[in-house]
Amino acid sequence: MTKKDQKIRCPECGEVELIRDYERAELICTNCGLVIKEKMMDFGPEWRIFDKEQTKERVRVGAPATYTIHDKGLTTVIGWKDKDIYGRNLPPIRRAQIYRLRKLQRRLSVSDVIERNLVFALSELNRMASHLGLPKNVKESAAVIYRKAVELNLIKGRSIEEVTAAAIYAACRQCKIPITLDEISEVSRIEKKNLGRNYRFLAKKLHMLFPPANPIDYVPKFASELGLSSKVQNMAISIIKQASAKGITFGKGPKSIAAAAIYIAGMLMEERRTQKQIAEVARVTEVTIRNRYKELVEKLDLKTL
DNA sequence: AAGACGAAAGTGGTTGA
DNA sequence: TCAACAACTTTCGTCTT
Repeated sequence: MTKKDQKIRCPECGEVELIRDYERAELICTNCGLVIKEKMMDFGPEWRIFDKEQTKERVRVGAPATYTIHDKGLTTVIGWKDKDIYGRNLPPIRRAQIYRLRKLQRRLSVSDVIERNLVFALSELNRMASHLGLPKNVKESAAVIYRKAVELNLIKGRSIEEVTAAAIYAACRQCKIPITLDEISEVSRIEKKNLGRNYRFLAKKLHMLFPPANPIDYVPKFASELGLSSKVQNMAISIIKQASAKGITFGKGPKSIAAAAIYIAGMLMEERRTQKQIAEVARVTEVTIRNRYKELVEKLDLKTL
């Protein structure tokens, strides 16, 4: 926590204690569970720092090796000035030498097509991840997934953007971050269906079959976008739990279930939101919410709640 | 007038032959 | 590879608040 964080108060209840959820990139109130800031950037240091000594030490180590830079950030850079370390001009022979070295290094560092594509892909990946406000660990796993895809020659016949976007989606699934294909397709130029196809292809080839997303994961996200209290969230979650215990949720879209549960919880807790509002944040149609909601009410006997 | 409801037709993806 | 199928969407008319 930096000083800046401590000055932020929860607008709902005035609570000062806030927690940062780096996994979800959210700033959350410890008292009422309100998500104050979403999609925040991760400005923190790479490692945890425990005392002043370490602050100095850790700052001095430089940037950590990262998969999001094509050579993992381990390049040597030859300066462009023809001066030595004392600032004197170099003799002509030395200058020619350095010139050749620079030229060589330029070619070596981004030599073949694969490397050049990797540079492009990773910059795309960084761009998209920033737009989506994804935390660093997700970016890293997306980069790792992309690298694996390159190794296995899965890029052929697919555009770099497609695979990059799919890698991000896969990374989010892996890190249990609720995200929709729509959200990714908004920040890339890839259509949703294309994205889904590529994701499945990647997942299959890389043997990363993730269990279908859990509706509960979507609840905090949707609820905070709708400005609903934590009471409604808890109610929605308990509805989902009951539903999945009865096997109603099986085979249904997780977003639909979460949306319907929030709708019901909102009505029960007198924090009603219209189907349209919920449909918008959940990115499903009102009709779907209605169908799920009808089903839930029927099978869970919610009149007793 | 806005929201909720539901019927009907259409879409894209999965599955099984 | 194709057809059947479930989930979901789109569209639109009707009822309710």
